[in-house]
Amino acid sequence: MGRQKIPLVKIKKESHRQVTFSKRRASLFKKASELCTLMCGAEIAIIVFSPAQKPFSFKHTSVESVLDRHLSQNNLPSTQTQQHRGNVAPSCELNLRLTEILNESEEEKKKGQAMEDMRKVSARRPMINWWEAPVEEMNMVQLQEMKSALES
Amino acid sequence: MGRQKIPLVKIKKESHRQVTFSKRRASLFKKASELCTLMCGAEIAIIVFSPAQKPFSFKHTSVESVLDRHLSQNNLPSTQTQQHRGNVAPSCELNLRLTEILNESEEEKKKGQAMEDMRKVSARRPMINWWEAPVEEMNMVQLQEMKSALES
DNA sequence: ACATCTATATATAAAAT
DNA sequence: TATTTTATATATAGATG
Repeated sequence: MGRQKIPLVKIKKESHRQVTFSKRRASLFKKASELCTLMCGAEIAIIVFSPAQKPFSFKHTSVESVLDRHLSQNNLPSTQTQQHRGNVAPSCELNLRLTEILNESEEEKKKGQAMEDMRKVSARRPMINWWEAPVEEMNMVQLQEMKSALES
Repeated sequence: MGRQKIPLVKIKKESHRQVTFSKRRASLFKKASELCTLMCGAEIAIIVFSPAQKPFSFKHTSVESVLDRHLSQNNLPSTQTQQHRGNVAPSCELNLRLTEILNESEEEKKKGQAMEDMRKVSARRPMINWWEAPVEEMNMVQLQEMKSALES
């Protein structure tokens, strides 16, 4: 692409990688935007976590995420791109919903590994605790208590 | 683009629109896949609802998501990236699912705030007993794993 | 860290299959 | 409806400011 074709492997040079990420993320969102407009009726949601764990999201023509807005309001390092600066966030609820849905997706995809993760963790700390009990043997009340405790 | 430039408005011709949608959706997913590979560490999730309400999703992980299983009849797993297509989208079930997710709005708001806080703190120490660590010191991945494990 | 420029690589609209 | 072809439109890697 461009001046030279690059192999589809990880870009090792840090600065180079950052530049490429920013450019391509913008293009990806643009493509999504075009697809929404062209198709009119297509719904697209995208969430991207950069290598540095910075969140970016797309919902139709918006390129702002609620997380990005949080970041810009809290004097965090000014390493954010232009699309984050000075955003007033008119569609707070919309972005929240986007984040929810995609977070849910992320969570769901890991459910298959969840049990294994639990066992790994408990193996490091062999004590008699509820998280060591097989989930299959827990009732709904216990599961809900577990969830509440963790989220607290 | 291509033989002729087309205006960024809704394509009225049904057949034409369908073709364009399929082509561009494939391209969008390809771009996302490249970004994942090139950046190595970037996490991307995309959800697309076609004009006919058919769901398509992209994720860079190899694990199939429960959400996709809800939405689709057929799944085509691959090693690195995944593209799912739902043959039949039971809108009733879909709406129930979305409602279920949206009901967690308050919860997600808190999580969004928590993630912002977490971003401030890098994972300075190995997480052995994650359930004892302050939420403020957990990063995004750790938080998601926590919640996933719980919900699973 | 960005924005711009430019040569090349891709994407893609329309047509053909 | 999907795939392939092909001429043109975009995307973008690398250089530069």
